[in-house]
Amino acid sequence: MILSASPMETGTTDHATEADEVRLNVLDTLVGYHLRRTSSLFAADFAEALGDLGIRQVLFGILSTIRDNPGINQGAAGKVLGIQRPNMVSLVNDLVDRGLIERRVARDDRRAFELQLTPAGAVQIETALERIREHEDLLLRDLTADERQMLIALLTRIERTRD
Amino acid sequence: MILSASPMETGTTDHATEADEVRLNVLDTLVGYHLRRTSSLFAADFAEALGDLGIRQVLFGILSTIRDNPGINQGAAGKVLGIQRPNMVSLVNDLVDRGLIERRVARDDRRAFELQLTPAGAVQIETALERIREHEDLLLRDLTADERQMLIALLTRIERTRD
DNA sequence: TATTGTTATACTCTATAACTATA
DNA sequence: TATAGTTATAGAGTATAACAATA
Repeated sequence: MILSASPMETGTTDHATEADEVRLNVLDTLVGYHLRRTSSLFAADFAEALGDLGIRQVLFGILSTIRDNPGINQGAAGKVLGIQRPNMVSLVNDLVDRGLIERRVARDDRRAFELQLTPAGAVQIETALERIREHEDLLLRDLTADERQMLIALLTRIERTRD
Repeated sequence: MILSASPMETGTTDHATEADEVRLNVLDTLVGYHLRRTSSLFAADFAEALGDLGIRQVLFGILSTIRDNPGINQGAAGKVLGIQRPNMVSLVNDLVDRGLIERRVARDDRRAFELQLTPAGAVQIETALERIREHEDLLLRDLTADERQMLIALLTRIERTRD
């Protein structure tokens, strides 16, 4: 039994009690819904693939931002990653406590911290990156390389759309 | 100042202290990162656009699933939406308490609840849908209709990729 | 005055284990 | 035994207000 797609027929007494029969008519037309589902799919698989390293998505974002921008301030790193300053504190503490990054008072501004990868952090990020490549290759195996690039390009344009 | 993209040059003493200068070299190549950013962008704007209605993304998902599948069980609705059963309870309670849905014991299985929209819920979902269309049109205004459809198609294929 | 980092706090989302009532 | 819904709980993620030190 496939249920009607039309809201005009909601007076029916049909029931949808099995997942196979269920339609998601409206939701399927919404980009936001699909972003929600796919991003949570990626988050769950990321956690499974890298959980033993203790590297969560947020933490990898911070690590790789520091790697690509050595000496970056805590606040600046948070800003590009969309992490608010109060929430950066415990995340950076976590990475420092685990010996993956170093936090030094900036010479030119003694309020600020300059963040650097430690050698251990540099190793850790490489290990993580290998795992992440595998995890993305697995989840995206039904897309061609072109489609994958297209997807990144579309998402990037959405991110860059500014008020 | 634009920082080097090469990890081989991380020995530099350059600092990236302003957001404009910061590169996200590795992250920008990861689909998971872009999904994370765009989905959180959509979630934040959704909350702003529909906050006064008290309709959050999850709640809209439940409401529209009930609308498109009247009489669906609580568990079945959660299953298609990726919401675990324990977490459905308070969400459904919320919608019942606000008079947007009705919960009736199923005739054929007295453990189960059949969920139905109330007339107020049917009105509410229409209002919400108008707002959501506007909100999506705004966030996706830099994409053509074809690109939007392409994006939904790509995301849907990722969702349907099964182990 | 403004900014960097901090603390405290709260709310949502998600996940697991254990219970009850029905099947 | 298995399933539908429930309760309790805990861990992330995210948001705001208020503070100290420094600019």
